Amino acid sequence: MKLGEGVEAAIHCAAMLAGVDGDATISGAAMAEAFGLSPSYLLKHLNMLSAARILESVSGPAGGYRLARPAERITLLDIVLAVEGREPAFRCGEIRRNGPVRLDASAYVKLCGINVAMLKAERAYRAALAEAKLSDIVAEYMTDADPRSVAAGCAFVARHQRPRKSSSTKQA
Amino acid sequence: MKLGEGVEAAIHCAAMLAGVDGDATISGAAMAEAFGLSPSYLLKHLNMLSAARILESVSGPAGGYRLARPAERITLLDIVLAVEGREPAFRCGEIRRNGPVRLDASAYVKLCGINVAMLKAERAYRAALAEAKLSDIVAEYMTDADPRSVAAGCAFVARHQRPRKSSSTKQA
DNA sequence: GACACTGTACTCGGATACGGATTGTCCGAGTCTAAACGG
DNA sequence: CCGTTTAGACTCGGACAATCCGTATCCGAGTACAGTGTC
Repeated sequence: MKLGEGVEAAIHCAAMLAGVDGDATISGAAMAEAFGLSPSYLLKHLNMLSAARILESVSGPAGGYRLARPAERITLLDIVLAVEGREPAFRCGEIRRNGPVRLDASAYVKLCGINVAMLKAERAYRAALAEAKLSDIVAEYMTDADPRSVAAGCAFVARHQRPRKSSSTKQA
Repeated sequence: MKLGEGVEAAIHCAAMLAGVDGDATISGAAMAEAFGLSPSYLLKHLNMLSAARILESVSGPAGGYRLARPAERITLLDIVLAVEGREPAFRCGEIRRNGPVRLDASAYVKLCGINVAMLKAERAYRAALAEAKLSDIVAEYMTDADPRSVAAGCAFVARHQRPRKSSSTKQA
């Protein structure tokens, strides 16, 4: 029962990318600097998000990452599953049939009740995560967080997003 | 997002122990044999359940394990937390304040919104697990599972529970 | 014959190695930019 | 002066080690039972 710490980085990066203009990108190195992470390692997780069609990556000097679809259509569940894998946390090893009392497979057509209960709990977990849209996260951050933190974050994305839209509106 | 396989073993053992008489016990070796597990390793998890006051252990030739309280008052959450640890799966590393823009701590009095969302999901997970009582698991097993499996299980506990209540009622 | 003592066998409990997964890092493939050269 | 070429630098992407946690195992502490000797 432990999530890798890459999940936190992935969500933070996705939230930051939700604040850039439609086509602009932010490089992985910039985001690594923003959160004090190892650039090479952060790329690994961003890569998984790209493979899951959550982010788009563009190469080249002006390259970087951007959201593959609007933040309203990205949930925390998408990110968590992309980074941690889609298989459930509880994997029933069917140890009930490993004992000395060997019955044939017809006795185990029904799922293990323990497995059912655990999977039900995990469905609740995923449902709660599926209701948390990325747009809600950033909206809540904009209104609730400390204004200094919001200003610093917006300034950071405005400074690092490329191509630099100096004439466009500085949104967060 | 992965649970150790010891959780499955712990729940199965607890369910088996729910079927013994009030004071009778089953040895760890017997349960390891019942599920085809390594005896020495199963002891480790049973030990954690004992430390969490879910099981009681008695030493000696007629020793073993038994439930510390009625199965109605034991939930899957208790077992999972005892084996996997009580700390939440998502641990916020506060990477938001690791960046180059260093604000003082007063800017971070509010919890990270991402952390809030993840903890909310985990509360849902634990709530679902807290509603699954061990007595429900065994009751469902008695009624729904294959009769051959139920009979074999009851025979196993009747054969291995100690002190052997040969004259008492052979319940499951 | 009954009681107390001692030895034994069986149990749990904690300390000790091993393997795999996660974490962290490096170098190569691809691409856009920008300068330099020629017309 | 303008178009083309070419070199450069910056980006992502995958392949390669180090470290930590989960897995597996062994040996020691403790206890109830059984046998034996004595009263």
